[in-house]
Amino acid sequence: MAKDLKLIPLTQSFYSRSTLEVAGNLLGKYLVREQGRKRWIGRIVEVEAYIGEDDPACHAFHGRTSRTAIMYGPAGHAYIYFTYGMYFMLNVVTEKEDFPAAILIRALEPVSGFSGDDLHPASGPGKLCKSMPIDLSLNGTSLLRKPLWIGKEAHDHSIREIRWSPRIGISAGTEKLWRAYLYGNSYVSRKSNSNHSLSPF
DNA sequence: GTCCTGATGTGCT
DNA sequence: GCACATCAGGACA
Repeated sequence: MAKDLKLIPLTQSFYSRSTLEVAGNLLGKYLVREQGRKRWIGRIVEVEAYIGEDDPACHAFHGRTSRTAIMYGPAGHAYIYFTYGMYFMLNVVTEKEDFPAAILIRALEPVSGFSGDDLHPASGPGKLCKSMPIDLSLNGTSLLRKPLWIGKEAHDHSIREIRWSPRIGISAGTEKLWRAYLYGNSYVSRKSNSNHSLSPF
């Protein structure tokens, strides 16, 4: 599983494109967390897009606040927030500066560094941040370098088995197919429901 | 398998 | 005051 992974960090230009494009392209990439001598690596298998002040599920729906300011900043940075009294959520800022958008990293296929009995330690955005670990101390940091970054394999192969479905755990904006996941991958947070598609449109 | 609940803190609508 | 981009555990069937 953890063969000879030679990972190359994604560049800022990767993140500053349209959010749905970045979301699809993040599948199959690797999230790397480094803390002292420890290092966790997980393959991204599920993401969700939150796009702009017109998206009722996006935190920026009500405009810029101190919490959402990072989403208005430059692409390639981490937007992390705390919810339900106990979980952190990791997002990747996308698009141009001043346009608020981000991608929630929802699930990873463990590659290395994970310990414990849980066979699916990062199958969900809350579990992911608990296992790596990721908290508010990383909010606003760059994802282009350690201690938290995303890389691709030197010989990156395109991912074919992408499906799009409604986002999970929201009450408004459920008509949009802005959740992307690797079809058939057992580390996705839930089984696919009937409403999924080959395209987000 | 399904549905429902409790745990818990923060930002704001 | 209340909603919330969650999760694990329980009660069913």
